Amino acid sequence: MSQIPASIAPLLSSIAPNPQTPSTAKMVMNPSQIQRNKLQNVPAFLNKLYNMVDDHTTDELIRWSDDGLSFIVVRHEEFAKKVLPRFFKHSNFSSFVRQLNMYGFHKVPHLQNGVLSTEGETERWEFSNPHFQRNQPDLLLLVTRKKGRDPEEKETGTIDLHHILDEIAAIKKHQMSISNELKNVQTDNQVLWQENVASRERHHRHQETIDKILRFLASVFSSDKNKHVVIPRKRRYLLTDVNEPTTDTGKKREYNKIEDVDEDHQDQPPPSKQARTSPQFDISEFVNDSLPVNQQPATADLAAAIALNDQTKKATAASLVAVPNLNPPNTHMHQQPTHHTNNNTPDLSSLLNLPQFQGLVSLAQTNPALFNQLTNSTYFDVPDVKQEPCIKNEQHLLNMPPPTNVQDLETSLKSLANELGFESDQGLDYVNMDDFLSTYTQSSPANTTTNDIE
Amino acid sequence: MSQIPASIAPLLSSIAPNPQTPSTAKMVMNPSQIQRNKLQNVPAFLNKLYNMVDDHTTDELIRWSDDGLSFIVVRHEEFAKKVLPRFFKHSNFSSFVRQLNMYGFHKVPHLQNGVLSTEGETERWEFSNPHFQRNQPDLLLLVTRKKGRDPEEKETGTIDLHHILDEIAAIKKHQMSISNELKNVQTDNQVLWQENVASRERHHRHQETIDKILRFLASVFSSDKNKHVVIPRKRRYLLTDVNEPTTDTGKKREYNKIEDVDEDHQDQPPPSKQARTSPQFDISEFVNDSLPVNQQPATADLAAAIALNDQTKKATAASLVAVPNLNPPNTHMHQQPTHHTNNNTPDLSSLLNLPQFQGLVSLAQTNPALFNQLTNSTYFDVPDVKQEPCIKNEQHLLNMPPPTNVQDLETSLKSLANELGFESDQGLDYVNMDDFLSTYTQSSPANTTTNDIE
Amino acid sequence: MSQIPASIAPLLSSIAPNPQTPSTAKMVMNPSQIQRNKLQNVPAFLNKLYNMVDDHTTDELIRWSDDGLSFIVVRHEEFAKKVLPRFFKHSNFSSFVRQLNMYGFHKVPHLQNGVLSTEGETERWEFSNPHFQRNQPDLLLLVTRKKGRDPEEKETGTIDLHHILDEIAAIKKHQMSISNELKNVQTDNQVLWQENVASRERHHRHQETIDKILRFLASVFSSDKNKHVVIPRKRRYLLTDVNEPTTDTGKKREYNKIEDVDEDHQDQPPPSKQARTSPQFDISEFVNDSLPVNQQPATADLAAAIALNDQTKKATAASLVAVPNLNPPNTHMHQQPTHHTNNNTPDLSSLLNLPQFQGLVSLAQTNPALFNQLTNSTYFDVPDVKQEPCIKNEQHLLNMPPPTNVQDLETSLKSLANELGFESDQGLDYVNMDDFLSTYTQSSPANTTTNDIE
DNA sequence: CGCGTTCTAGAATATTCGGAG
DNA sequence: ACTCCGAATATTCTAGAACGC
Repeated sequence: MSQIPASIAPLLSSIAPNPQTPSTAKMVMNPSQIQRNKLQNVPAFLNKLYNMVDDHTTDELIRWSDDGLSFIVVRHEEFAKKVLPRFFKHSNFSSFVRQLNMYGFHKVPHLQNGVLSTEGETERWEFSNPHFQRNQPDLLLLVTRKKGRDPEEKETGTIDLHHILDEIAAIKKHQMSISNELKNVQTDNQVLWQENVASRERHHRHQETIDKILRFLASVFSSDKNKHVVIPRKRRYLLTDVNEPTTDTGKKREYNKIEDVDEDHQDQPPPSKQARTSPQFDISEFVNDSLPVNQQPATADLAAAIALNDQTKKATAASLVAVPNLNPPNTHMHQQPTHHTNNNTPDLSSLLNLPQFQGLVSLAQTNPALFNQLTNSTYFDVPDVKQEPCIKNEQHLLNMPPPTNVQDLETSLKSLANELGFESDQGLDYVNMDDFLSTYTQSSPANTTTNDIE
Repeated sequence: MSQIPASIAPLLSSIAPNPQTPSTAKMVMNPSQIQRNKLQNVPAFLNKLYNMVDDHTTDELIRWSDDGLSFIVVRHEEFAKKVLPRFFKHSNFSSFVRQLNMYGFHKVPHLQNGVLSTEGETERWEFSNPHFQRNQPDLLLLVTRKKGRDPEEKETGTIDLHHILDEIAAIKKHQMSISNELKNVQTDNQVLWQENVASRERHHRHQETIDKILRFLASVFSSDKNKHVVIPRKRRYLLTDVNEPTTDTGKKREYNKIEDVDEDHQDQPPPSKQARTSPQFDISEFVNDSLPVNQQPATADLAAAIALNDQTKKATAASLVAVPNLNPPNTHMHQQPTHHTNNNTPDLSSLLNLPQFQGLVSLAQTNPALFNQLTNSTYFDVPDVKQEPCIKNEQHLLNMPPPTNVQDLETSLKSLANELGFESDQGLDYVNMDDFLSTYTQSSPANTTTNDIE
Repeated sequence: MSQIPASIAPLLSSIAPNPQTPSTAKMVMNPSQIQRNKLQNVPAFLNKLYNMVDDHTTDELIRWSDDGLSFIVVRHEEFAKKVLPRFFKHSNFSSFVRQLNMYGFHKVPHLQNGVLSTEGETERWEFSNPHFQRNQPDLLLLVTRKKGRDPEEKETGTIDLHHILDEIAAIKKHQMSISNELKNVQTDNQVLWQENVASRERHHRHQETIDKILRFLASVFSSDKNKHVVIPRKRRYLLTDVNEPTTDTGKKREYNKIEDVDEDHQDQPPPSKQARTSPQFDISEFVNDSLPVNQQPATADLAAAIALNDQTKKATAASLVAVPNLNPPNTHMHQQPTHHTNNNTPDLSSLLNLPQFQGLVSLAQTNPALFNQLTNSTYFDVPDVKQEPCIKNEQHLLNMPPPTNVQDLETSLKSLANELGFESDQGLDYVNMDDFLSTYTQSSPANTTTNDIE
């Protein structure tokens, strides 16, 4: 949530290591010391003004504005009587203002300036000078006192014409510059948009990968003896039978509510070990995208996670490579000034067609090096991968032989738990496991399918 | 006393019948009443000034001089604040003086004028006008306001006028176009900023999720019997002792290489269970302080990871959904064109008013559909979820019952390893496990430090 | 550390809670904030008018038209009494209209204009100015006040000259405004680039971490006794070792050297058990090509994942700190050689010198607490860490001793399963587990919809 | 000459009143 | 009758000018 660009942090750290000292230093400063702060070749007024504003002891009457680009005088009468004579040989606020104007300071108008019911804001006088800034006393050298105006009062005639033409030329030049800059910024912005979309997709894939990992882990560690990797629903029957036959009915009811698709199996007894190797463990069932997870054993989850992960990398690289192929519609560049056509229509559904991405094309064309740099797989492992391996591998998975002997699994699960560091007394918090599972199942459906549970 | 011409006498009589009340009368005076006191063909200022000076209730601040040829203002600040607004639309002494000068009044210099620190006398301002005298309001007709001087506007070149006008028109058109484009870019940029914030949060949550997964895995796979959360190195001793006393030597050598800190323990036999729970191996020692891993069983980690993961999706979607609700503060629009320009209000306190957010407002206003589309959770699973389940579930975890029997864990670890793919003959790389754990625990605390659990 | 512009953070924090109260932001605006909304070099009237129209709290009396091209005043008397004095020194609607006309506003005639006694419509006053538009305050620079006409109607020359000069002045103002806005956008863009680079790195590290997790999980869980989806090489060798103690030396060498080069040639391939690792199930086939999984034992994978994860967090923090060193891709803008040197040197290396960050300096000075709060590493755990532990730990891993005996693993698997919370007698809520799984799998794909596997 | 202080004026905008079209 | 403008005054901010140092 930090809002400060990283680039500034070091700077700032060096700026204000101890923010309190400047004020204290000034507090004890006597007039001679004040003079020591005087810059060479700077009019006394500016020096005095700077010190006066900078003096924290008089912040009640005169102080820097929050941004340090101007200073504020409140209760100018009191300021004139109490502060001014400490620096100048008068106590007239108007004289002070005259000097300010003489040095190019301007009063910062307030919105409440002309209000009828002038409350306390009329007390507030704010002046600014582009070169009068907090912590930048060196800029005072750029503040110059106004000289007498130019005595040559030529006739406004033809001279003005030339001046006008010059001004127009300068304006045109400036406008071209701005236009070019704007174009560049637009290009940058479009690339940034592209990046944002890619980042979202990357995040999404990561999200899914993590999901699958977690689902896999949940399946693995919540399964019972016979299904160590993952046991879809047979397991529960087994356990139900073994442990709590009484709750079986209740559970079944739940099943009815939750898993509408599996009613047929509900009343069936656990299919025994044979069922474990039943085709429901066939990865071919769940590799399909649309396949419900019930038919997705944990191993399938893991396999899918791997596949997805792999695919993610490909897609990540591919998305970047594919960017230049985007053909964003033309960019409504010159809007008519008077009409309001400027609202860009960045339709997300057709995000690829967004004008924001137009710049990528031009970028790839005008600056291929940069484009490559941007899209290059500097940050990604797999700059160029083929799709075949993935498919082929999925085929492998599909052809995976069903799990074999599962008998001793049941008998050895416990010992493994021991060995894995789940103390028998403390043990793995399998209860936690339960809770966590229920937690997960409670929260997860909360997102989309709340009614499913209720 | 009565030099007042008969023509105005009735007028004046109605002005100040009771010398004390005029001020109050004026305070409650409505515009129509004021108008009645106005002399015909006399500027309002002179009327007001005359009445103001003549008003005895304000003699403390403004009054006639002793000779009635001038008037005196004492404590001009108080006068400005209390008296001026009762007659004029302002309370600025300088504006009052400007009007005096405009009508030919001059300040009467004082002897103590140039004296420094003359306290009371600097408060005294005296103005005079030859036709502004006490009890002679008819003279006010002779007080005239100064007119602006006649500006001599010679003719100038009329030749290129048409051309200049054309150029100006073109420039204006171009400028409007640029301005609109700039606005679009600004809007885009603001959305990009939003995206950046969201992306950071997404990353952060992913980071935490992965952390928890890893911690869970570490806890599960590296712990020995007595330390279910994480037990670095005891376990290996166990295994070493039980299983392969022959390879013990070789292993010890390797330990020397790897774990330099633990050589002392190496040659020792497994310290038995008591030693296993010795605090030096307690994960709390090397896990970051802020990480109460002891209080976080492995399953809790996994559960938390799942919960966090779930929450991540919620938050991700929520953040995006919430975007349109943003109310960007007003856009302090115009930067100063001529001077000061580049300092774009870097004031952090008013950062909310940055123009960067202007575009979001306009975007939301001008094209709400697009805005929603942009901010909609196209890429995120859970557009709308509640937070309660997660918290509640974590509570479940905290209340989870203590672990139970752990006896045969030691004997069954190996078999589980087998089933999990670590053949008994091959063996799980529990030594690796240990190292990895130490690695993780050493490095992890450095990273996550405080915010890990938060 | 975070680079999120300060402008957003408070916004974000205040966003979600009450999304409906956009107007409240202005309601709570304090005078200083109001003042900030004022545009420089724009007549006070235009500023006030814009803010007045834009103020949603007074939409009942004055507001923008639907298209934002004009503004509407209803119940002008009430408006004059209640709204006008908040901005001007009067409460006369006619004075307000006079100013509008002075600035080129025109009343928009209504259809019911000529109708008699149309009650409601006479209350409705609508004014428009081509350069007075909603959300385009910069256009106010083009709104010029009418000058007093030159009484001497000489040839059109002089008149036009004045007009031309005025127009040029307005154009220059507008140009400066646009230029400044552009500068701000460019600065933002640069920071966004920074963010993008950082985001890419973050994603990349997450990618690798997930890769390693998956590889580890694949190694551990995908093999059953006889079918190893993946058998990291060490483990195989171990098995070899167990079976063939003679190869002990070879193993040690390998460990010492680390498996980079891989040794597949080095020593004898695992003789007998090699069959178990049937190539078709070798995860190395479908795991990404570029990932030499064979050379990365599962435990090493996990360890590396952890290390990488740890490193990720460091790098994430570091990358942000290192931001100023980044060389943003873009910039490549056309600098104008002759003038306009203000075109920001978009070089990020000099980002610190940008005037935009000037305020941060003052912030750090004036309000260090706030600054720290803003810059604090809310999102990153490890602001400052050393790299050594990670590297050192990896060294540990490389040198880690070979695994030891794995005999009883098989026999203890069951018990571990028990301990893992899958006690048959304890009755883990396997039903929940199943439900949760099905729920999860059912709901999860629903969210991600099609992109889930693709 | 340049700077500081004081008093006054210029210039632009703001407000009011009245009237032209 | 409605809209807009001219003109005078009012208010604000800035500059000129005189004088002393």
